[in-house]
Amino acid sequence: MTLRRASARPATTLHDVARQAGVSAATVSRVFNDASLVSARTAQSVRAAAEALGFRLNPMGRALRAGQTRAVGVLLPTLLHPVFAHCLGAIEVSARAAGHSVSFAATGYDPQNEDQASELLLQQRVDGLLLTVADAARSPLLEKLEREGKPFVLLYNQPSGRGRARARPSVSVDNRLAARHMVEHLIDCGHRRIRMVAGSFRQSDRARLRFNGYREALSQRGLQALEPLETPFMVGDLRPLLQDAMGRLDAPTALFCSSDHLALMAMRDLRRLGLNVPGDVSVAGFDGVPLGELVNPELTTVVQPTADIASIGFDLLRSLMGGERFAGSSRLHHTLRLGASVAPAPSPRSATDRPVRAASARLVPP
Amino acid sequence: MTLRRASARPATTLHDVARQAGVSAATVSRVFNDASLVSARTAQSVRAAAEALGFRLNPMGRALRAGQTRAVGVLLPTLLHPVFAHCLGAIEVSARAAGHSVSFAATGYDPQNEDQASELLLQQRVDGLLLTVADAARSPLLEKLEREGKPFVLLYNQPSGRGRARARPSVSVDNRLAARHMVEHLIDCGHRRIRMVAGSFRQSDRARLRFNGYREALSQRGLQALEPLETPFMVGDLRPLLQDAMGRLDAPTALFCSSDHLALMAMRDLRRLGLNVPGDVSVAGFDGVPLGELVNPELTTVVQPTADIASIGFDLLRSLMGGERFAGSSRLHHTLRLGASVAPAPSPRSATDRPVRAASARLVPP
DNA sequence: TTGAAAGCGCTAACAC
DNA sequence: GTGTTAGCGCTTTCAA
Repeated sequence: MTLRRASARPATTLHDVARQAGVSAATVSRVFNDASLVSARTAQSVRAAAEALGFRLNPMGRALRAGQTRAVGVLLPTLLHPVFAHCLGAIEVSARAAGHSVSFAATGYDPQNEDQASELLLQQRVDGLLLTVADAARSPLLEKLEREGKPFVLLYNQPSGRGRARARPSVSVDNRLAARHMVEHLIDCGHRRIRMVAGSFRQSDRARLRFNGYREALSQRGLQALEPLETPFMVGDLRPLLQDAMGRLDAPTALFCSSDHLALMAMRDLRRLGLNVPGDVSVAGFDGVPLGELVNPELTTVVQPTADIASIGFDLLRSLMGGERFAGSSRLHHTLRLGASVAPAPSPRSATDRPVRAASARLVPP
Repeated sequence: MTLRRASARPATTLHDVARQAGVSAATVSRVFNDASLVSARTAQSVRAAAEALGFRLNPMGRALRAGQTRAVGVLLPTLLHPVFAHCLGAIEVSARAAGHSVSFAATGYDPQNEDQASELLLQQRVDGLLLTVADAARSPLLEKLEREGKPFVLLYNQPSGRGRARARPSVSVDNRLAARHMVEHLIDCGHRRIRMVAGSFRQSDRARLRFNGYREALSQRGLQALEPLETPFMVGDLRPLLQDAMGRLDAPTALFCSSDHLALMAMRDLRRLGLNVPGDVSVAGFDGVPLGELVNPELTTVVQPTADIASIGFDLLRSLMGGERFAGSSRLHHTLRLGASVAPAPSPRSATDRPVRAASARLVPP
């Protein structure tokens, strides 16, 4: 086996272009950075030379000299959850339009891993970061970034707590309020025993906020909040959890899940346990991934505007990287998407109502 | 608004570490590149100094000097399709383990866009590329890469045709064979009128190969292949397509879709048209994304080993980047995953069966 | 085993 | 408007 590197001709450089165009390297650089510094005629001939030679401006040389990479780092829990995959895709679009590149790393929902994964991005010398952390209120990573003066914008995380941490730039919905709206909807549908299925609180401050919204909705209507069913993310089977929760006499009539992914898993595993959604139990999610419309019954969920979260987050980061002190936070609107995964609850009057309920079921438009 | 850049202290450099450790920059460099060139004692003190100063080796300086970036480019159609999101996630894992970074770009399934998106990666000076193109047999992009001597490995694309193009390194399943197996399974279930729903052939050579497998299976059993239902990727509603196909007297009893995403969309849109899966029509997919197990009925599909495609692809690329001439292609095994989206066909005995079946069609709640 | 020196491709300060 | 020069952080001869 030959061990020569495949005909790797040395790439064309700025100097090659300069020579070809009969100008200095500085002039070529100006053409690509601020063409107004150069006469139209010169710029023209430089571009022609660059074109002819297939010149690509080398971002390493530029970054080294200019002290900025024009790259943003993106740190997200996992691409296995569509909401983050969509988000990354949308960030890439914004970044490309602005002439920035994107470096990505996944944490696998492991707070321990956040530091290591971020080091990868910091080593790449990204100019700033867009990130979702497990717990923004106590995140060594965020403190490190602040110590190093590296701009960042939180996505999905919603700074709470007191002091400086609350003022961190972020783009999210109002998680507490959104959850409250969804649970109120479930109550409006007649549900009284509503239980939350949540990703582990340690791995997600969003799940905690959403649980607060859940409690708020129930207590405001004089109903009793139940213990949340906490499950680690990245777990594949909810049957043990659900079997226990649904096998009791006071089983919930509705499950509010802290993400669409959990909701979809719950629906599958309820089905596998022989339970019908929404006949035996209603299920609601949170995220609003397009996928929710593909399942049967279609998922009732809180829609987060993921594309906006990405693009507004990127714009915010840009202004921070441009030197703005604090570019502010965005609290974006959520909406509810109603699908057939939620149906009216059985009348609470007597246990024998159960069969009757189906007849009175109001079908929610998809 | 203050316009100073946030306290961006200049980062620690190799020289800082060298000074702190009382050695030369060259020695520090050696510690991080090949510690065996340095005495254990020196290495130790260099590491200590680096640790104390929070030193991160700057990959730009290194890349500029060494002529390689230790970065790989990944070019995929879209992160909106879970199979590619998973693939990118898996590539990132392999790359990180090998000390490489990943640059990503999406083509949006647009062959026109492949060139522009790849330029982004080439400008980043990636050492090699992992990519899925619309049509590997006639791809200006691949020819450009070969002209420039830039190593690449195709993922999912399965080089066919003649000559050099056939010898391109790639990792995929045998698309034709896999499709044939699935269609044979449908035939074994009693289906005789099987129609393919395919992403547009212009956008996907995989879809074409799978159609060939479809035809092969049918002709081998003496059945007639039908015109494929071609639809652009990234389209959101298959109802027009399906309504037309299913509204005829000789409507298919099974649909074989060229991807899970299409299959899931088809199932949703059939449902919206009032048709039952698998009661009125069976549906099979291709990809094997975990999502297929979340829908109801669970999707029958061809499973591609996406994690293996990613990791084997990366290893292949590594050996190419290391200078191997042609590291070979991998044809990986597919498997069938059987779900309830496929059911036995209605008895083919008499045409008068049809109205009966329709009458018995249970309407799915919206 | 270590150090000195040159230079990868680029931009910015300064000169003209 | 344009050129000259210096140097960003690193690796790699070459010499010691």
